[in-house]
Amino acid sequence: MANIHDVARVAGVSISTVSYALSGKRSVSERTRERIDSAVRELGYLPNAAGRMLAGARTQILAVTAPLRADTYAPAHMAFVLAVATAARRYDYDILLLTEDEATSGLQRVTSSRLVDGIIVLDVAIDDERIEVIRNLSTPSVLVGIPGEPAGLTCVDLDFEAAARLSADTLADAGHRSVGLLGHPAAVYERGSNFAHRFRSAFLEHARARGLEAAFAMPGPGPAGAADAVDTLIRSGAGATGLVMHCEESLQTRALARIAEAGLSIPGDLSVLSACSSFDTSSFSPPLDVIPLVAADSCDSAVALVMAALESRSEPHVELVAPRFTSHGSVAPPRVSLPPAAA
Amino acid sequence: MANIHDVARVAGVSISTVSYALSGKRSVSERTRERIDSAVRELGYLPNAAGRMLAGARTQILAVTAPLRADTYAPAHMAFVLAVATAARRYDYDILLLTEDEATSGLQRVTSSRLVDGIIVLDVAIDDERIEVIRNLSTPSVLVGIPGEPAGLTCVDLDFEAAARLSADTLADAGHRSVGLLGHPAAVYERGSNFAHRFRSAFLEHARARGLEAAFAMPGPGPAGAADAVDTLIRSGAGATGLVMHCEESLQTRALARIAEAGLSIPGDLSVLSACSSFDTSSFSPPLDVIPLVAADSCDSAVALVMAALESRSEPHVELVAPRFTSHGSVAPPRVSLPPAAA
DNA sequence: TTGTATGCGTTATCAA
DNA sequence: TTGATAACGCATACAA
Repeated sequence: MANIHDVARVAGVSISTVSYALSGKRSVSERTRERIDSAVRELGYLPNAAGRMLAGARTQILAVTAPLRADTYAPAHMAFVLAVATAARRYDYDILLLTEDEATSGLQRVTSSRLVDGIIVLDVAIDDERIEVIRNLSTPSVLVGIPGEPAGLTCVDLDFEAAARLSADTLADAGHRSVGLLGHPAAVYERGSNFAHRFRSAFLEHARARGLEAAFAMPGPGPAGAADAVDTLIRSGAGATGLVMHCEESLQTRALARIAEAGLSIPGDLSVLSACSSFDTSSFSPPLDVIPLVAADSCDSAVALVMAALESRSEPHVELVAPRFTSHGSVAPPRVSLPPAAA
Repeated sequence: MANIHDVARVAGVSISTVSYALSGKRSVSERTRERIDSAVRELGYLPNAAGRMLAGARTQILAVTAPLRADTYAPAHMAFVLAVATAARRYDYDILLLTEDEATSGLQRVTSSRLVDGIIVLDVAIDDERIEVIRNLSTPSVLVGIPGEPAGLTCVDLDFEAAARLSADTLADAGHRSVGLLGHPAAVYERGSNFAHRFRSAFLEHARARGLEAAFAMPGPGPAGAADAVDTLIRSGAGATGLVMHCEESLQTRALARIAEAGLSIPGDLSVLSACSSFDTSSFSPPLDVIPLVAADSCDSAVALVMAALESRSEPHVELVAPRFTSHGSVAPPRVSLPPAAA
């Protein structure tokens, strides 16, 4: 494998000139640069990674820690990892994937050995064991997701509260007076990735602030869980004419099946909106309006923040990604526009 | 961050003694070793990765290339990546994850820059574009999966043909005379990861060699595809009393739903076996007997082969992982044991 | 059993 | 505009 000496020899210059020509950190005459470029091509030269790390004090590698929990939705999980990898490549960075059983020790290891320049922490839980480690590290780190106590950390996440408000607004603006939220299974709220809480509170609060009747239900365990929850919501209070689903794909699919089974048409009898979904709701039947959770949005931002931290010291903060609404025709005005409850 | 000089100073020895004490490549007196160990602990010393790579000519990093195709089953995909990572850690290796849009160029890059010592190629397709690159690389590589032309390559995979035979044998041994194979959607056979072909041919051939009537059906597109295929198999010929499913989880789930819908009990009316499945069939209803596709089996083997290639030159070859059958009670003798077709 | 010294391939400082 | 050279941190051949 050719090294910088070979290139220098072929181009008839010194190795420092080659280095500078390639890094662009010093001006090099046109003629010299051309000779170097052609030598590089001729030899198929690519700088040796180890040499570069050692001298440059940059490894061009980012660690990604992404635990695969029992209830992790694999497609989304993978999408986030890949989104980080793709974003990292734009800065000429590669990613080193840490496994769950090495969550904390792996972080210690790759940072102490200076294998990585920065860390992206995916799928952050409220009481995540990785957080304390991260806090005590001098290696720039960014969390995708917000832990219980984000002080001193840099975090990126979808603005779940804004998404919740946007959901409520979308239904309210369409004329609905009673809406339901189909949430995650109870376990999610208990073990707690805090996004579930944030969404629920903001949704109920904002819906009520807009004068809507708002109900919440969690799918119980078992195959009928989602169906039962849907029934509850549709029959609760004034009977929801708008439904927001903030849960996994399989649950949303089951909910839709229940709705069809009940003979309700979408959006004729019921308007449905899928919130913070990391899957493709446009291929559902019917296609669902959605406020998507775009892996690339959060991950691009996370990687950019690590890069910023690498160049200067950027202050720890929480960066929220604005939600976007995409219509596929599953939200419409309610068939019968009821007068306000008690007015 | 402490370096080897710091450790040497604190322990009162030379850096080479520290290096040898840690690598174990030279004997070190008990007393000296203890002093070094305590200095290491005191300073929290971990060898600098770049320094080690440069001097040792080993990066302790493996590249993993795992394209996420449109029809990739994400949970299995992720399971394989993690299995490689876990296996690699046992050899003190980390993994660098290459993205699909960098499939070939990424391989060139990480090998030319000597960033990785070896490569694990996951989800190999028959006409995989990565294969030609791999062939021209001097970096040890192992494919998990078998391409159309494996000559000159080292590959690891489940022995799909043995799995197919084991499937047929299991049903034949239970007394079934007519069996059906629910395969993958047609697209899989066309685009061709060749495992699907291998399984189908071996299954049909072996079943017939054992005197069974054997039918094959592919699920068509759309939600009813799997159900229709199941119907076809159950009604074909003598009517299959044993069903082998070699397809994705969602298709198997739908097939089971269809079977229940038809009022058939498992294994009373129909014996069912899930073949080469990377998901948990014990939580299906009913739990399904399975010949699992264990990511760890293939990946452990793949990593071990890369390590072997790193130490000596091991010859390219195909290594087949033996299939294993796990019973969950979904295969039983047929209710009515028909006499052999024409005997 | 231990120490000295060289080289790995690059970046960056200091000279020219 | 370019060149010589000193780090960077470690592994290992060679000495003792």
